[in-house]
Amino acid sequence: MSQARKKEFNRESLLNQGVLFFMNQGYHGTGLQEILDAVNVPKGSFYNYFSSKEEFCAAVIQHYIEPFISRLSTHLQLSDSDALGAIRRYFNELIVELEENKFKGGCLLGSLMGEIGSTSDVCQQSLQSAIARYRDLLQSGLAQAQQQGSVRTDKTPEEMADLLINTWQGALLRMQIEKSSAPVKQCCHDLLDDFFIR
Amino acid sequence: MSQARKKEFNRESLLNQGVLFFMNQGYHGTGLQEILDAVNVPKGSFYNYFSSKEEFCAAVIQHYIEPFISRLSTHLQLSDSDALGAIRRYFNELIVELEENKFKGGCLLGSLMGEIGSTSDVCQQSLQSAIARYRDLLQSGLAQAQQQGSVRTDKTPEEMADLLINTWQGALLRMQIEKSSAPVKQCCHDLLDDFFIR
DNA sequence: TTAAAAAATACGACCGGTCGTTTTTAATGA
DNA sequence: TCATTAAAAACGACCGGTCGTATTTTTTAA
Repeated sequence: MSQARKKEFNRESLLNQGVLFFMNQGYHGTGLQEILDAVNVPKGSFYNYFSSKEEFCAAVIQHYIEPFISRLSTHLQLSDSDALGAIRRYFNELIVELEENKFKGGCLLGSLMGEIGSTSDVCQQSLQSAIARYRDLLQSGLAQAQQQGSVRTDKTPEEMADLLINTWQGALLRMQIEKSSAPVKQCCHDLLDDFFIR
Repeated sequence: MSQARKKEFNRESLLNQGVLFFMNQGYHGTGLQEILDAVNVPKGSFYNYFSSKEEFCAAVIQHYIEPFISRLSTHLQLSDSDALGAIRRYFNELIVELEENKFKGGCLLGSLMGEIGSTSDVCQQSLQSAIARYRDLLQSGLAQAQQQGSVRTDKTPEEMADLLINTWQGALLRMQIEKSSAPVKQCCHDLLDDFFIR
């Protein structure tokens, strides 16, 4: 493998492992060595790929949100005549996976917001942009659903997208300590089957 | 000051500082030394008061929730003919304080749930009980509001209390990284002025 | 097309400092 | 005097980050 390809590969591996460790143990609870051992990358090399643990975490955040955005995007495109249904199916899919993972971890964004959202400027900005991108997509889906007549129009799509994201985050926190998917299920039901409905 | 009184005083001081530090820097982000320096308690003494950092954190959690419970309780008793109004005023009071604190910190429970909710059994149980006590109180207030005709009766008080707590937690996280009280204000408006209303 | 020189990257031992905890010593009160 | 408790000192482990060196790649010149 060429050096450039190896660098790319190592970077990607580090980001993937970073997601797992930061999600399960938090930022300060995770040592670089743990991540490095897991992907067999020497410590010296790490600082050729990333300038610091903090910058690395900011990159991990962006790496984490990508699949969620593309998955929600796919759902919306797949059933573009029923945006609300797409959103429902997307979240139900997430719930199934959370149950498979036995409620470990929750959401990286939520955990990091609470832990370092106020102390690390770099990560704070990364969190801001990650959530903004996610929110914008959700918002466009809700606007679509409004046009299709399935969602109430006396609230802005932005307001509802924010409310859904915030409630979802809170429900994920509850899920972790209750070890039950009830909070996230209730979140989806209350909002998507009731509050948002026309 | 007698030895027993001093012990009590030191314990209390440690708990108060623990709340502040854990809230601002998280569990793993806070060293015992920081807390000890802030209250001028020698490190060796700490282990006379608490058996470990983990147990200390569990105690901090209980110490943290107490004022919130008593304040909400006071509001409910103060205006027992308007439970919904009491809940509204309670949360508005919290929002004012959050703005005064420039959105630093958010909620200790939310932050710790994300950081150590899945890794520390002791703290997980403390978080569980703290939230359960808070939820029960909120639930009784909502039930009262139902009887007074101000809140819809086709949802259980428990379901609404959970939803309010979860959304509030999520909104607090958002508030921290957006540096704005908009999320928490919207949370209260959406639920207390709309979704919960009969 | 080679060989040598230069630049860039990979690497792991090592840095000072801090972590949570334990052990040992000093002080206290009965 | 003698338990009991407070506090100081010490513990090994680990933290994020650096540094000099070894290796690889790229550039240069013949």
